[in-house]
Amino acid sequence: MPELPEVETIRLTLAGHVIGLGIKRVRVYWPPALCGWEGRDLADIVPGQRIETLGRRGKYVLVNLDGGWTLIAHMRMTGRLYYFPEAHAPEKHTHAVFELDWGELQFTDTRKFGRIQAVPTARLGEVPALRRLGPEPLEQSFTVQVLGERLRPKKVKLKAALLDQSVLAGLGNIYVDEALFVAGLHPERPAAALNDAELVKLHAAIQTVLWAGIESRGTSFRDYRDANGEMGSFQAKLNVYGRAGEPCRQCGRPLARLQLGGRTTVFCPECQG
DNA sequence: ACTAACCTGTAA
DNA sequence: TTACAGGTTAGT
Repeated sequence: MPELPEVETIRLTLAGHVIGLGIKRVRVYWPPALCGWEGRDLADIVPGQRIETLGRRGKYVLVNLDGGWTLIAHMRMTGRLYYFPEAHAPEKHTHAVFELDWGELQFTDTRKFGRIQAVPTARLGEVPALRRLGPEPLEQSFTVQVLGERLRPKKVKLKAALLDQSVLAGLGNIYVDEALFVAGLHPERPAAALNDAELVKLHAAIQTVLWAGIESRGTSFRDYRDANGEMGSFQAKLNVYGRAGEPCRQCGRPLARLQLGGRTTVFCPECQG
């Protein structure tokens, strides 16, 4: 579910509550959601450590602890990280509860795809999932030239390349479709074949769409909530995602749907050349 | 480059 | 009953 803007919003809303708090205990309701390190259980590793900072890499939330460990959380499709200022009865799909000095952090995930992993901070660089990630699209260092270099060697269609986290970190099905619409590019264009003017447009579109998503506190199309349980509002501003058959906001013609790499893709055949 | 797998819930 | 859902990985 959450893509970069949603994960960033989770990070920001969580930071307001948990920075500086110690973890007293972890209650586990569905053990596969938690991954330990070299045979040690996460629930045995983190108690006694204090939450120092919260970071993000692509769609991962990084919880930096002062005892030399970092928690890496990925929500996949339906994962949620909730903060409650007081003890709160776990819900049907709550898999772990982190009891803090004040309040608690709950990890809830209906579809059970999400995971939280404990890793020694000094060895974060060894985690395959993080190693694979491409550049952060909102950082200064992500230039038009970098985008071009990432796309040029790819033999897949533009949509597939942008969904690939090793090309760029953080885009998912919603924001790829939205960025392609804003850039006026057809999702089936070969990724390697964009000219300079098109790269400039795509680069700007990716950043515009991601910043707008963050500004709206994410897209709550269905399941997404921030750490306070609040919905985002970007769903009201979507141009194409979830709008197949509806009129294009730019030209009025009906939006088309396509199946690309197993993912539904919506675009405007008129505006996206 | 596609498909299945991992899961549950909801809508058609 | 079936199709589909914001993700990722492994195996064809």
